[in-house]
Amino acid sequence: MDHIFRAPKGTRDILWPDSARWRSLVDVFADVVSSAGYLEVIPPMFEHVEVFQRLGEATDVVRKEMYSFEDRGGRQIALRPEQTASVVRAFAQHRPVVPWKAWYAGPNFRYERAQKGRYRQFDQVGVEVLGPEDAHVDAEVIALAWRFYERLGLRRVTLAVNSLGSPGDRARYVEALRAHFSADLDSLSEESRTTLAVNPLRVLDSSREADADLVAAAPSMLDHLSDDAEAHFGRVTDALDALGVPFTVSPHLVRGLDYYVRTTFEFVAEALDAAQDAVGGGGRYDGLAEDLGAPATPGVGFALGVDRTLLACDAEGVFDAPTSVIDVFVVDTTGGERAVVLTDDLRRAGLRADRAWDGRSMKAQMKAADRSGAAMAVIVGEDELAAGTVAVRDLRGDGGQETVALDSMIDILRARLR
RNA sequence: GUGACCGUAGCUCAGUUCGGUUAGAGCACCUGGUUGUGGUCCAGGAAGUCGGGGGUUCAAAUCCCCUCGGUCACCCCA
Repeated sequence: MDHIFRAPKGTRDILWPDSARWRSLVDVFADVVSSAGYLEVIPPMFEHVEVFQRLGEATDVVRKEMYSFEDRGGRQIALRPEQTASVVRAFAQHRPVVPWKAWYAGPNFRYERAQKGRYRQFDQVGVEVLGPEDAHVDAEVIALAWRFYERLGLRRVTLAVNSLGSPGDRARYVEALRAHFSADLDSLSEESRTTLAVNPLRVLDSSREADADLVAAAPSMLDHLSDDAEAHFGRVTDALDALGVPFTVSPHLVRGLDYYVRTTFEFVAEALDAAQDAVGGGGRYDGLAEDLGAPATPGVGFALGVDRTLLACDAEGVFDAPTSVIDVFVVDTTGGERAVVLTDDLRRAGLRADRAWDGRSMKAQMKAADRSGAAMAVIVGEDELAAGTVAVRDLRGDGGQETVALDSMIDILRARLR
């Protein structure tokens, strides 16, 4: 071999047991949201590029992180950088009856420099609710994410919530921010001065030392809320209190996608020592459906990062991967044909069974049996073949073994595996 | 896109400072000790373009340049 191919930059292979843990995380999520009546939606992984441009021309996701290309039919296509736009596009296309409560799981793609917790292909699980404007939907959505983290066993996740107000409030607040930062432009970092010109809200996100004082002194969004927006936000926080979901109000919480209005929220894993510690986030996007061609329909939802959530589980030492993948290992020293039939019999009886290949020695097959994690071995040698029996051996403990008739093999294994 | 650090068996790493036989170890893997029995132990084996290319030199894993990749951080976000 003169050349080894590698997974492309920013992507990686998820091998067992990580893959098993990954799958079971998605299973837990599906269980949590199904309990609340959410139905799965599986949108395509790419869309017409215009769908994602609705995320906001000023966002980095659209400006420099999109995997876009022209297909052979001359269509401008982009791999999805997130799924909310796809799901809302699907809503606009199919017009399901509202309230439409959907959940999803799958990969997204952003062209970025990879680092811990940030990859070019990254998976998210999430929900979207289209239709109701009720603040209690915001609370339900937030609480579902919270219960999901609880089910995983995570204890050190914190929830920050904020309101960006109605679109009009948001515009007035942006002006107030622009005035605040412009007044003291010299003490702002160079990067933030650039950000200020493009999107003043995002300056609040700066983690640079130089900006700390000015950001701390910035006006609060909460002082710029209309009465309606303030009432909506109050109903959200009251409901979270009633649910016993702890949160902090973070007036400077801004999120990177321009479609958010009113409620926004973010989950941070305190246990993660990485820079990328936001494990999930979401908010309300009342204008998005209309932008994508549907009648004006309010929406709210969240996306949780699968990769980062699992990193957080590592950091907290919770949600361990399963260990054993099979129950019974078949050892056959008579040529292997008995093993062909026996593994099939075992599998049809509902037992997980595997075997060794290539006619290896009994010792090698027993090593393989041990390594497989199987609790029991079924052994066939010339004697058993002639007698129509098998040896059933306990691979745990002291390895007791008995010779049994073929007819009773399944029953005995079931009893031993219990 | 910017910066820092790092690339030696499948994995974790010695060796690089100060160039010098055939590049080592542990784990994992294979075979045997045990021609019908795993785990522990013992013996042996296989496994490396020293990330790649170029340069300096009698001689390069080691020095220089370029490049690719990885990690982390900035940015941004899940």
